[in-house]
Amino acid sequence: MTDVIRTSITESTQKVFGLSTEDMPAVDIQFTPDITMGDYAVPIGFVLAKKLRTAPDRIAQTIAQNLQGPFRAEAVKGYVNVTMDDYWWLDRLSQGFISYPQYSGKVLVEYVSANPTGPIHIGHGRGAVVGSVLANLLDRVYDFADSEFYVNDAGEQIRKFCKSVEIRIRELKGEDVELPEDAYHGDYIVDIAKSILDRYNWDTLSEEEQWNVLWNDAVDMMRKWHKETLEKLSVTMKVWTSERLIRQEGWPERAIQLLQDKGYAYEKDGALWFKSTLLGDDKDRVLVKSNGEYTYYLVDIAYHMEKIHRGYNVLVNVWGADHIGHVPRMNAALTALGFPDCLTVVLVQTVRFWRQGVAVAMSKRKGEFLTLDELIDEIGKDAARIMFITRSVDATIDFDIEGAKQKAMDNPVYYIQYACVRAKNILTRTDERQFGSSLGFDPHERTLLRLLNAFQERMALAVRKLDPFVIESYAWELSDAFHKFYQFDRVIGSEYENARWQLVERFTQVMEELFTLLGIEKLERM
RNA sequence: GCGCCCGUAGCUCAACGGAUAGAGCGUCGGCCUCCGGAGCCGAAGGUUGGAGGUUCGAGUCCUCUCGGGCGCGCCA
Repeated sequence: MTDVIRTSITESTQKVFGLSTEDMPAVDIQFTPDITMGDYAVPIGFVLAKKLRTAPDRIAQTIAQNLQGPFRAEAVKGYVNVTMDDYWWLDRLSQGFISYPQYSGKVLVEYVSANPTGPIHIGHGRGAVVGSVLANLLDRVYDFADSEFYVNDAGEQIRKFCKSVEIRIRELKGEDVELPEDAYHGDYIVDIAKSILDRYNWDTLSEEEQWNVLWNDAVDMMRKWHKETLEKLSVTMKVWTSERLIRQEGWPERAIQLLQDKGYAYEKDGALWFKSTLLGDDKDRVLVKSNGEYTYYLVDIAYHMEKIHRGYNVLVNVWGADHIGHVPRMNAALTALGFPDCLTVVLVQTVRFWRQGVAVAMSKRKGEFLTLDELIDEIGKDAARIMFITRSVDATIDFDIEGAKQKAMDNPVYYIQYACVRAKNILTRTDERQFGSSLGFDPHERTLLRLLNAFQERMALAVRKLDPFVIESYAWELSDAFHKFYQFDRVIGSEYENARWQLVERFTQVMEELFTLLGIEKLERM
């Protein structure tokens, strides 16, 4: 919301230097490094120096002298520094700051998508939080955005999982059976086995019926568990899509047909291949194995086809960085199917966990992991959520579990929430406030004002980078500015009470909006 | 060997190609008769892994190089 500066600079520059619209470079408006230098800085002199063959400081000076607008302008080196008039800020305050860039598109954010063969562990947590914040954000920016969990309830891992439950059932019934090395060893398998024995008269079931129970009930229990865990983390999925259904509804066959029709499929060595090298992949990929089974890749292509069929045209997938190799393949497939550029994969780097300097092994088979449930129980939902997004998705997180528990109070979430609590406290205490007439914003107030005023462009940046970290750091910066304002500027009883009260109110509104995006609680007291 | 991510303060990490590279944690020293001290102020701490290049300007872009992570199946 700095269009007034951009317009003014553009007009003035064109007039003074006789530049046409095409000759006019993009006007970049940034924060001054120090608020005492002004609210905004425009490095226009540097940009035009070559074209005009004039020194940057001369250009900036000339432009600054000829600027017209609700601000004071001053040239420093090649910069034009701009300080907005107090009444302009007051006007911005009365309008409010929450507005989003608007794009057209129906968005589906797919994330977590853990196999229903074990509990959700903290490694999944990062993707869960990143995905949910992105869905919240994109829902405000696009036509709408839905969250989806893809349940891999078909395939080899599930078969192994069911087998593991079955062995535990037999064990519970007194049989002397041994759990194979490659089976799932976690205690939860025993719990599921017990629960199934509670519900069914196991021995009276035929072998086929038994397998159906495992295949349906055991998997369903895992899915419910996943849902509960995610909801404890304020992660709500709108859609749970079953891989089995994708297969049953014939999507893989449709995908094969389409790829064949478009000339992207060929047979070799008894298998059906996708000519993905035509579309940027480094080698061709198998769609149907020589034994007739579909590859996971084919089913995934089919799944994405089905997403598009449901009407989504902006697909966002949040994947762990270990799936990097899958990205070019997926893009190649969607391009082949006629939907280029519709998928964006957000790669979330790994979270490595340490306990007293030793890396914590995360093995699902052996049942060794810290579950997300345990983490949430230990440090709380809000602290857990923030933990995963105080780093950009590109950065690996090194996370000391013991340290995090001990120093839970150092979590930035409390800094943010505390700022909001302080602000609300002022608002609730000033029911019969005086409407003072004094006007004039000091550096602490201006720092807060220009940050609030950056709401829309910060959200645009978050969308561009598809990174919740942008939102979290914005919330942190706002809180930082607020704490400093709070420390130095008294609101209640001040001669500036009216303007300051509005500032506090707008701050609270923006923060609550950010809390909603981030999925953390708005507190009245702490 | 190839592809992607990362390398910045003691540690964990920021910084749309812009001014004096910033926070948190840790260390040291200050601030409540005053809207909540879960806060604020200050000090110490840096050759942005290294070498070239691009340009008015490089932590950021390009090339090379060193170090760490992940991935390179008719697995999922």
